[in-house]
Amino acid sequence: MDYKDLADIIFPDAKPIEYYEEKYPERNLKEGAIVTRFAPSPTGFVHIGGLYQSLIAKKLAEQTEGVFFLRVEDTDQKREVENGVSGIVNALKDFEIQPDEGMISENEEKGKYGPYKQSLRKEIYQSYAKYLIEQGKAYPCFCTVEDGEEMRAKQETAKIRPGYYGVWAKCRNIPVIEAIEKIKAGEDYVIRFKSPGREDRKIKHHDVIKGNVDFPENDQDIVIIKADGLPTYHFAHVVDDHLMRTTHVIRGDEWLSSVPLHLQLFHELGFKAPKYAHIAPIMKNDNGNKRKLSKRKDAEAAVSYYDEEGIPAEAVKEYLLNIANSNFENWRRANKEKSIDEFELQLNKMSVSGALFDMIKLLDVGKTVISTFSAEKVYDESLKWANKYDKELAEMLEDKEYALKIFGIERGNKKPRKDISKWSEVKENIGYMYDDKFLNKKQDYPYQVINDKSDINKILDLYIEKYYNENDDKQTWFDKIKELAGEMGYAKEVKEYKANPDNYKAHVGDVSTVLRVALTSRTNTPDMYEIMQVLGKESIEKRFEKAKKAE
RNA sequence: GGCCCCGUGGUCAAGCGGUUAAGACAUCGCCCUUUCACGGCGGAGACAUGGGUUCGAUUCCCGUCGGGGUCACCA
Repeated sequence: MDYKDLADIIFPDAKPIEYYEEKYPERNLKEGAIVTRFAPSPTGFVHIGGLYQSLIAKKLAEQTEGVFFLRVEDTDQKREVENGVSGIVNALKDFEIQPDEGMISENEEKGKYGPYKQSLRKEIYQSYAKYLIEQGKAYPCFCTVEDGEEMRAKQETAKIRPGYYGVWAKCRNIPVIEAIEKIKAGEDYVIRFKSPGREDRKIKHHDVIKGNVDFPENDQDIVIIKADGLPTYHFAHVVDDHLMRTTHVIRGDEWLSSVPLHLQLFHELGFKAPKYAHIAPIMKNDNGNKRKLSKRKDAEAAVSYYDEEGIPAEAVKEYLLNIANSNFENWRRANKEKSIDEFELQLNKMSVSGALFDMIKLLDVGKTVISTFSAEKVYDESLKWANKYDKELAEMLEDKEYALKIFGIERGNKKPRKDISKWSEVKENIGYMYDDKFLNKKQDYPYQVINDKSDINKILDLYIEKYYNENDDKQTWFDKIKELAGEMGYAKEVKEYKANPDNYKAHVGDVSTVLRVALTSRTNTPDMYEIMQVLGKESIEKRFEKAKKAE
């Protein structure tokens, strides 16, 4: 009885690993092409950090003409969630970070290196586990979960390093014959890796992001195949990324400390290890402490949040790129028109430690991104958002022609207007432009300098009766307001007023403010000439009438 | 607690032995302007700390302090 017999009893039907090695050959890509992936668990929640990782992975693959694939890590059946895969696929689609290979819907995939869902790869893992057992590099362990807890408790009270290693690895030296008997007797077991490592030896690892990191060797006999026959993350990672011919493993830095284990696994399996790039997480300030963005505590941790808020995917991506490579901002300013696809991301420029998430900065990016959109695109995007989250806005947008006029105000100038940072602001932003809403609701009229009601009413009347002409160009239009100001005893020029404040009641700017407030009930608006053009004379008259009647 | 990583303005961050220590967001002031936004100009604001090494340390080494990660039949 030897290891071979043991292996055969445990995995009688497993194919030899040569079968898989042939089935998934080296990829034929150009020199330097990066093959990388996003490998989430389908927990029903897509974290912004996951999106961040995929963005980086996707860009790298694209830049090097490599491959970016999506692999679903569903080996923990307890955490399985209905439609978890679709959630991930759709999120990537929303952000245009589509994989070249891998899952493309809940149950469909594309690419030659699949299946891309780990639960479907059970027999592959078993083949490799069998291979290790045959070589005496893995063994069945009959310790129960309770045994494990007990061991851990002892180690804790003795204040020694916890884990299944050295003298604590009770099943490591069970003779083959005995192990076979136990299995035949129907005892439950898991498969553990027989680690050749020694804790007192160091290994050197060069991480593409973190740089040189030294670790003690791994000496833990970790579980590679669980009692349910599925692999643990560590084993699945090594087998999959070998078979899928991954060149770069880009993942969260919570994995950094398992690098010694992974490297050892690659080595014992006879595989070439990929390069690792461990990304620092996106953090949040919590009462002076930094912590990862939390699924439970922070709404902004969920990718869905940005959709709900109406923050454009482009803005989120640009912000994320900003965190990834801080030179992105300079590039963006120098290349305002270019697509972010043209920006060359560099892994070695990524920060080693986690950045605090900055919503204000994100919104600023959003503002800039939206300012570059055409009125048409602003319309389409806000309508799309409104249909999903704001019925009232959707109704307002029904008159597309009118909405387009509003969104067109000061848009497309060399210095475009930047007043929308997310779609959820649109309603507030354009609401006053709708007569049915504006006229039928009580409005406040926060007139500023000019406060005398009779003067105000006179300005409004005079303006309509004597000065306003829809066909005036902007210069003429403003000249007329100056005329009006003059007629009413206000300075025609602000400078003139400032020079001789005693000669006038106020100045043309204050008169403009009266018109603006009467028109919109706001002191701050985009260009009033354009607003009047959009509103039209009839609406202007009605609004003035309403203002005159207001208290 | 063991192991690993990190510590430049409020935030994101350049710089990596000699710099007036970039830039962006935020903030303040001014200018532009009929308002706001945009834009322009300017201000305030930082090398955690103590020892070394060095002619010279933000940059190199050690300690301290602070922060983060990790120690599962979860990923």
